[in-house]
Amino acid sequence: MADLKTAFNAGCLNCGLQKICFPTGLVRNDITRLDSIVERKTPFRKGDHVFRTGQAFHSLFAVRAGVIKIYALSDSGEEQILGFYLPGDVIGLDALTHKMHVYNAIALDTTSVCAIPFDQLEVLSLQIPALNHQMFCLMSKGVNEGRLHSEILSKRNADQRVAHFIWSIAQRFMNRGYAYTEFRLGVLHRDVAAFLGLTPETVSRILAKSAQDDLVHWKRKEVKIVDVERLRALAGERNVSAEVTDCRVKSG
Amino acid sequence: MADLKTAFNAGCLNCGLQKICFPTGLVRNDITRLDSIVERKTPFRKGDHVFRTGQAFHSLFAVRAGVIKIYALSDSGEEQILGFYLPGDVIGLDALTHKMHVYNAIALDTTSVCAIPFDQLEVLSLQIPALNHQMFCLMSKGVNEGRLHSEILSKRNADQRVAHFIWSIAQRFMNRGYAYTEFRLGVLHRDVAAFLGLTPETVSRILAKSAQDDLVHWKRKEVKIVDVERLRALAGERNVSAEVTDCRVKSG
DNA sequence: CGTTACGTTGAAAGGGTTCAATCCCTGTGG
DNA sequence: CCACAGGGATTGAACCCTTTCAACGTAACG
Repeated sequence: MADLKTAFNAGCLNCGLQKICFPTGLVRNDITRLDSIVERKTPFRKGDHVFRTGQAFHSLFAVRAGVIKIYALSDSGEEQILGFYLPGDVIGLDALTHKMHVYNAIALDTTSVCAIPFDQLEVLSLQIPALNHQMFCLMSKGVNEGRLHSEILSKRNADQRVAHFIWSIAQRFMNRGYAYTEFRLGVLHRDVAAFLGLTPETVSRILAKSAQDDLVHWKRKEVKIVDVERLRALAGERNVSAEVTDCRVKSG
Repeated sequence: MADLKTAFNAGCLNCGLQKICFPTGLVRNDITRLDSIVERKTPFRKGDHVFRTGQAFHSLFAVRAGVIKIYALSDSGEEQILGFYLPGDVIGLDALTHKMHVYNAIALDTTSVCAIPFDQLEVLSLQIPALNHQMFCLMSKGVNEGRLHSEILSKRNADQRVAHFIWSIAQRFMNRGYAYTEFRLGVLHRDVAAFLGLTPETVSRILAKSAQDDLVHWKRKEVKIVDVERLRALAGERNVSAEVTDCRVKSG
C-alpha cells in the first residue's frame, strides 16, 4: 500500500515543491512525520470542486499540479474571484475561524492536491516547532496576499491591474523554477477580469493593446511576455513580494 | 513594579476585551501565563506610529484603546489604507513572513496597545494548545479580512462601499458590547475614502445623500445610523461575518 | 484671530461598463 | 469529414459613475 502510494505519488520527501509548499525549513525526519498524515487525493478534473462554501472544514489542501480558483458568489450570482493557486500553494487557511469553508475552490484543469487533515496537523505542529512556525508563515503569507489584492483593486487602473496580474503569475512560475516569460496558463480571460474587478471586455481590449505594443502576447492559453521590464514597471510592485519561499526558523 | 503595572493597566485577566482579543478560549491559568509575556506600552498619541514599513518585526500588538490605521505608501506617495483596528484587534500578523513590517501602523487617537513579543509567544504557544489554536484562528481571521476587503473593492459601487464600511464598524462595536447605532469614530472621511478606493469628494457626496435620506448621519466624529435595515441591505453582507469572537477549541 | 487642514459643492472630463453584434475555437454528432 | 452548436473572446458605440479640478466653507489650534 505504502509502496503503491509512492509509486504513483511522490511523498513530501521526493516532491519537487518542497521549497514552496509546507515542508520548507523542516528537517528530513520531520518531513517524514508530516508526510505520514498527508492524504494524496485522486486528481480533480476540470470543473470539479475541491470544496464549497458552507462545507465543514477538515483539511488544508496543497496543490500538487494544476490550478485552483477560489471564488465566492454574490447575491446576484456573479463570481468574485479571490485567487488562483498553483502547485505548492496551500488553500483552506481561511476556513479556520468558521470551521467551515467560506469560499468555493474549483479546479480549472486536471488538478491533484494533497489533503492535510487539520486536526492531525495541529497536533503534529505542537510537536515540531519548525512546522508550527511554518504554519504561521503560511497564514501570514495569506494575510499579505489579500492585502496586496486590495491594494491592486484600490488604486490601480485597468492596464496596471492586468500587468500586475501577468507579472505576479510570472513571478510565481519563476519561484518554482519554471520558465516565466513564456508559459501556459489555464485561466480564462473572464476569470482574470473577475479577479481584477474588471469586465471581460476591458481585459480583452487591454490584451489587444498589449499585443500590439509588443508588451505581452496572450492568446488562448499561451502567455508570452515580450518586454519584461516594461511589464514590471507597469505592474508597479511595492518591492515586497507576496511570495516568500524561505521562512525558516533558525533550527536549534 | 508588578503592582504598579496592574494598578495602571489591567492584566489580561481583568481586561474587558478578553472575549475579542487573544485569550479567547484560554483557561484562567493559561491567561496568566500569556499575561506574563505581554508588555503594556505607554499610550501612543494621535499621529504616532506603532511601526513602520521596513522595521524589524518583534512583536504583535493588541489594541487596548483607540484606533490604529494600517496603510502603505505608493510610489506616488498616496496612502493605501488596508484597515482600521479597534480595541481587541491584533495587528502585525502580516509581518511574519518577512520578519519585518510591510505596512505602517499609525494611531488615529490616543491609543494604547499591548505588545506581545513573538519569539516568546511562539514558545508559549507550543506549550498551550489552546493558545496555538487561537493564533491560527487570529491569522485565519486576518486572511478573511483581506479577502472581504477585496470583495468590497471589486464589485461594489461607491454607495455600497460606504454603507458596508459603516455597517462593518457598527458590527464591530456591537461585538464589543458597545452602542452600535450611535458612536464616535475618530476616522477622517478622507481615510474612509482611501480605504474604500474612492475620493474624499465622493464619500462626502454620499454622506450628504445618506443624511438627506435619513439613512446615516455622520458629522465630524459622530456617527448615527438611522435606518439600520436599509443600511444593512445596502451593505450587502454575504452572511459570513468577518468577525468571529469565539473560536474555541473544545478543551479537554 | 489667523492659519491650516479637512470637508463640501459644482461643473467638466474620462475610464470603464454596458449592450449588442460578430468572430473564433473546440467539441460533437451526423 | 464536415456541419453545427456553444462558450468564450473581440470589437464598436453610447452611456454613466466616479474622478478631477477648482472654489468655497468651516472647524480646530496655536
